[in-house]
Amino acid sequence: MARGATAPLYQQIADELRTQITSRALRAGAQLPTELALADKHGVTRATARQAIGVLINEGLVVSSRPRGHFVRQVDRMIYRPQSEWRPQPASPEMDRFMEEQTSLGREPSQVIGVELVTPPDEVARRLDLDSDQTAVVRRRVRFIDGMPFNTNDSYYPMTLVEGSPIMYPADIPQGANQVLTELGAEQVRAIDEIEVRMPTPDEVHRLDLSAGVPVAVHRLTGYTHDGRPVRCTINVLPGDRHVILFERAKPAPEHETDSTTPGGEPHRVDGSLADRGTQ
Amino acid sequence: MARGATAPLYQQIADELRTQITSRALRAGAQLPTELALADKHGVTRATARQAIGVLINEGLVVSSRPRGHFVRQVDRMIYRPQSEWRPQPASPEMDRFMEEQTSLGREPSQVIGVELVTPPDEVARRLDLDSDQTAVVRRRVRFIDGMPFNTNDSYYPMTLVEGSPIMYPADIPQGANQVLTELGAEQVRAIDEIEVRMPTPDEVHRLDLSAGVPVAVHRLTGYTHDGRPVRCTINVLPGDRHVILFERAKPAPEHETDSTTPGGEPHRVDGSLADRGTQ
DNA sequence: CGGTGCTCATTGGCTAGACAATACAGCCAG
DNA sequence: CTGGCTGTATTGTCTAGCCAATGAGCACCG
Repeated sequence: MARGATAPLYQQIADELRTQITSRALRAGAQLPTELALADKHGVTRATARQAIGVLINEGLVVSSRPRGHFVRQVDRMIYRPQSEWRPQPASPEMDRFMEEQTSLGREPSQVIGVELVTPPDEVARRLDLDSDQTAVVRRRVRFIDGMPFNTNDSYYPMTLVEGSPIMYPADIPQGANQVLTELGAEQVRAIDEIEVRMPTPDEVHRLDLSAGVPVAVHRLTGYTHDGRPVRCTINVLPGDRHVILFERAKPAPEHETDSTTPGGEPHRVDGSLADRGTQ
Repeated sequence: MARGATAPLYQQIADELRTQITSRALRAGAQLPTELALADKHGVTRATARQAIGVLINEGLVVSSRPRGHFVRQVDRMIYRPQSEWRPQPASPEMDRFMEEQTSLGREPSQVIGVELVTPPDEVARRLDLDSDQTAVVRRRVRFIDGMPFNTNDSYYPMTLVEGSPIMYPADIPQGANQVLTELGAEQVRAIDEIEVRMPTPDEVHRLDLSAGVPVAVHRLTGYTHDGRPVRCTINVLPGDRHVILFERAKPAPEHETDSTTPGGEPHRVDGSLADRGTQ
């Protein structure tokens, strides 16, 4: 495997730089050698040095700031906890160690970009059990932290359900959308979370101000009433360099006590009709 | 925004191809025009056409197979369900629609690569509450499906806990590791799942046979006993193009009934000591 | 003291061309 | 019909060099 001698030059250069980065010889935020300096040092042209740096950029290790230079990316992730819709405070005491945050939280202008009436995209219609001609209300927002876009959050509700309720108006809902659903007689008591990982679309790159080498997690939440009726479908797009997704679980009350082997269990191939963005 | 006229040539070419892919004019598996054909068509050099294709490769839309050509990537994801360690069958009936799989499951050679005694990496030691000199047992495996590497799975256990148990031997554990822990008087009844998204390391690229433009999800599972003692820490690396992570949740029994606003809740900045791979 | 414009180092974009590596098809000999 | 060889199309790697765009510092001027 380690063919060393025959590895392409740009790989060798990239490897050397990567080692310096992972070993912290080059710290987060530090500047890399300029393309010309790299090229000189290794006796190659600037194009080859550029190719080496390109590798690191696509690995998400390096950002380039023209024309200042290339720099080691610094990431700090914030905790994203889907369960907080029901449990503002974690239930497990163990959770504490993950929450020792520098509580910079607070400021969260949670800018609701708008409310629209739409015929929902397929992936949403299927999850909400809507026919292709039924409309849905979508509340789109982009959340910011310190003025930086942080994630996007599109919540779809069946139009027939939320008609006339505060959900239809682009104002903040102080008591929360869940409370509104409860008052409408459609309390959300169960939810299914799907998390998918991929590179962002150009649109997402633009809306979230992503740089190269940053993947996103797509978190799809479908909420159900007690009798299994879907009442909302939320699609969150979370930049990978800004989030850690956190769940806490407890072993369910013993019914039949069937212990399985390992987490992850048997993989099931996803039904094509639900495997969205099949080729992207 | 639509600067049109001044967008770089390689971007224009990439945009055109991307449109063809997302609109399914170019289906999954279809071959793209050759670099030379693209260059001729747009009146640019091969280098520029190459750059355009490079964009799509890093977006995960295209794979290249030398010297046959470039092709539209096809993805099909399998369901990965951390909760299956306790619930082989989903509890929510709603889950059914996500599980209509072509049940290709079965074959899962679950190849245990080995069992080692190690001083665990920092990220694991912290989660297992081990001092830096204490050792842990790690069971490393790479799971395959249809001969293709599918994900990696490294489970760490405190050495003092599992000494002498079947966990220390590189054979399959028919009853499951959880059962062994229970017999050792350390039943895992709670767990915390962390999911982080990033580009793979070169090592992961190699072990999982990843191609460019495929991010990974890192799933860290920490299991606790009834009295809050950590008994295992599992690190799963899941290629983004092969997995959908699925959770099901129910609203907890009402204690104080505090409804929050939106899923995701307030972001908390992650404590530096737990924000692993800070600069990578 | 403050603003205004210049210079410059550095990255971005692109051309032109050379040679290497390799899967695949097609041909030829047995 | 089979096995091996060869040619070819296509992508991978690299050189050499050009001009454009731009943030930052600096000099100059009001």
